[in-house]
Amino acid sequence: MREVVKIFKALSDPNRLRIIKMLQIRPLCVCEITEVLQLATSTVSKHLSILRDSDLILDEKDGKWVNYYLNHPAADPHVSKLLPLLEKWLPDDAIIRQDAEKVKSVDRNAICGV
Amino acid sequence: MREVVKIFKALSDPNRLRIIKMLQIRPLCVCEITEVLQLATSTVSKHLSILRDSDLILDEKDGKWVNYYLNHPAADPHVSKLLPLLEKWLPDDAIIRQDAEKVKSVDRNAICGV
DNA sequence: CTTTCATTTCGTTGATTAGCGAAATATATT
DNA sequence: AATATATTTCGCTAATCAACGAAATGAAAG
Repeated sequence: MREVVKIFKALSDPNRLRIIKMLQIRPLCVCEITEVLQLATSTVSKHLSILRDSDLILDEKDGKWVNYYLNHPAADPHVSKLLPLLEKWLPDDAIIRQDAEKVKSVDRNAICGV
Repeated sequence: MREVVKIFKALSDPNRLRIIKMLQIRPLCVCEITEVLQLATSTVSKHLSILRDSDLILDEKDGKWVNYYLNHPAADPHVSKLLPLLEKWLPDDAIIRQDAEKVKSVDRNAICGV
């Protein structure tokens, strides 16, 4: 039960939901997510840590960056059911739409210097 | 988005999850849930209020008692997807199983005096 | 009408959590 | 090897939340 509670807890913060919706579009690094959410880098890192510890996302080193992406298909049976649901949810939410637009153009090379 | 966050928040407490699982068996009143969970009545009432405000459950006056039951089928599209999922989850969890046994025999007439 | 009773609401407390800046870390770059 | 960089971790603060007992509420029972 602790695992299920953990997953729901991870999903019960608006910014973490936004991150999930952003990662549905493409994998992103911390600085890109930071740019879109307009939070401190440390805050974003903490949120990502919570999502990773709930098995909702995975990370992968990519040169200077760490890419985060959805854990789909997931080994965890609960995550494997929730992520497809979340894919269909909130398509018309204004904030989610704005984030999506930004995700299309946000560029780690521009943010972090050439 | 606020609504989705609200639902996940409602589901992110172990006792509230237990309540949901109990209500999958049959409708229950506050004193019956209180008996099973071994919490203060005020705490149970508060939990039920959170679940009702998230559209996960409904209430109905029944003589001296207020019955609470799952909001299924739900008008809310998110709840209508999550409740069937939760029906299948945690079938082997020890605490959930113990609660289920107690739900079978808990009796409001015995708890609240004849 | 009065008393009883199940539930809800309120106020308090200690625990948890989201946000931030600073410090530390792990590498990539020079 | 030294420097730069993206990220993570740490420490702190203010806000939020679960638990409880007390008080209030809305009927049901007598």
